[in-house]
Amino acid sequence: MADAVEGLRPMRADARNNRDRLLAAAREVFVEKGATAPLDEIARRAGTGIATLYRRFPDRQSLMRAVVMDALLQTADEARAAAEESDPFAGLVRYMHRVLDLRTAAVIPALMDQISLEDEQMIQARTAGTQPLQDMIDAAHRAGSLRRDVTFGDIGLLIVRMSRPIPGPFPREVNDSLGHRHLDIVVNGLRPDAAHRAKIGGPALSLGDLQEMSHAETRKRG
Amino acid sequence: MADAVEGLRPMRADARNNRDRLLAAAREVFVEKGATAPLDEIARRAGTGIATLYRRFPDRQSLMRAVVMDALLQTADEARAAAEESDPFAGLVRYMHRVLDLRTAAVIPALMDQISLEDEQMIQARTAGTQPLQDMIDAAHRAGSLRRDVTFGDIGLLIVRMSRPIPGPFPREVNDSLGHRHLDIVVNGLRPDAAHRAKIGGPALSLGDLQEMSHAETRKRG
DNA sequence: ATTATCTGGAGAAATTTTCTCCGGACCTGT
DNA sequence: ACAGGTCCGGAGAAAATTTCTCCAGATAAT
Repeated sequence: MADAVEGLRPMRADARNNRDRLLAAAREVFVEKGATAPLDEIARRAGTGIATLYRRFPDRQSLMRAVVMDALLQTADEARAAAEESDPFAGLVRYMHRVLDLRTAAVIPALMDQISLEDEQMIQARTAGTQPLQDMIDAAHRAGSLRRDVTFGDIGLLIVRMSRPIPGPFPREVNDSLGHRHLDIVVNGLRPDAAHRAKIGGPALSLGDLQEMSHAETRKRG
Repeated sequence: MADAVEGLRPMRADARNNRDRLLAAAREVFVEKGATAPLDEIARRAGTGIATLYRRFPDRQSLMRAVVMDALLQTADEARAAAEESDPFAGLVRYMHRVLDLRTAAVIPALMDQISLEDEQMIQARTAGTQPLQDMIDAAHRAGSLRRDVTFGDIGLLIVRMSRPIPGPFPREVNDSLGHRHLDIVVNGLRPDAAHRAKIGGPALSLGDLQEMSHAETRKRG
C-alpha cells in the first residue's frame, strides 16, 4: 500500500493499519460501484467504523485522491519492474497481468473525472508509470513483436476493459479468472504474426455454464 | 425497438413513440450508471416527463424487464442474420460489431441480477439468440477459422467487455470508436493463425492524446 | 502505569429518489 | 372542424439513502 503517510510524526500502528485497509477497501468498492459508492460500505468492508474513515479522509475527494495516488504508485512500480525484462513483449504481458490483479486500471478511470490530476504530485506519479510503459511499447515495436498499429492508448485501455468486473452472476474469483483468460486472447491479438501463439489460460465457459450461473443467481434471490 | 406492445388495443401514436424513446433512453442510462440509476434521468433523456415513465412502467422492475426483453430480441435478430453468412467466422465478426453498436451486451449484464430470466417468455427470447451464435461458433471451429479453445462464454463476455463505456474523459463518439477498434484486436486474437490477419480500424490513441483528453476534462470542470 | 492517540456507533441533518395528482394538451373518429 | 377519450408534464409530499459529528471508552507507545 506504499508508505504514503501524510502526517509529520509517524502514525500509531493501529491507525496506519486501518488507513491501509480503508484504501484497499475503497479501491474494491469504487471499482464495483463507481465513484459515488456510499462511504459506509467502504468502512464496513475495511472492518472499521465510519468515523475512522472520516477522520482519515475528511471528505470523499480526499479519499479518492489517496486511492488514485496509491494506484498510480503501484502501477508505476510494476511498469518499472516489467521494463527490466529482456524481451519487451514479455515485459508488456507481465505488466498487463500484474496490473489486472492490482485492479489499478479499473479504479483510476472510475475516479478520473472526479479529481484533479494536474498538480505536481499527480503529474509525477503519472509520468513514473507512463514512461516505462511507453519505452516497452517502443522496444516491442522495434523488435517486431508487437503490431505496429497498436499504440499506448490501446494497451492502457485494453487493460481497463479486462480489469472491470463483469456485472451479473459471476462470483469474484470467476471474474478474476476470466479477466486473465480474456487478456490472453487480447495478447494474442497484439502479435504481428502467429509465431508466438500462446495457450489461453484459465477455465473456459460454455453456454451451459453461463446459463447455470444466471439460474443459480436467480434462485438465490428468489 | 421491436413492436412489443403490451396493451390489447393499439396504443396511440404519441404514447407508442414515448414508450420507444423511454426504452432507448433507459438502455443508455442503465449502461452508463448501472441498474440503480435514477429514473428521472431516464425520463429527461427520453424527452418525456417522469409521470409518463411511471405510467408506462409502474416500477423499476417492469422497466428493467422491458429493456432486457427488447435487448434480447434485437440481439437474436442480429444473431440470426449473421448466421446466414457463408463464412462462419465472418458472421461472428459481423455479429460482434453489430451487437456492440446496439449496446445490448452492455445493458443485459447490468440488469441481469435484478430481474428473473426464468419465465417462459424470457427463456424463449434467450434461446432465440444463443442458438444461432452457438451454431456459428461450432461451424467456425469445424472450418478451422476460430481457435479451438475459444468458447461461447468467451465470445459473449468479450463483447460485454468491449461494449461497456470506459469511464473517464472520453466523449461518447470516441468511446464507441475505441470499442470497435479494440474489438478488432480481440478478433485477431481469436484466429488460430496469421493467415487472416485483418487491419485494426479506427483512430489510435497515443499517450499524448490520452493526457490531452484528461487535461481537457479537468479544465472543463475546474 | 500514564497519557496522548485512536476507535466505533448512534443519530441528526442534508441530500437524493420515488411516486402521485390533476389541469391541460394532444391524438383520432366522424 | 369538432367531440371524446387518451395521454402528457411538472410540482411537491413522502420515503429512502447518505453524510458527517460527537464523545465515552479502548489501545498503543514510552
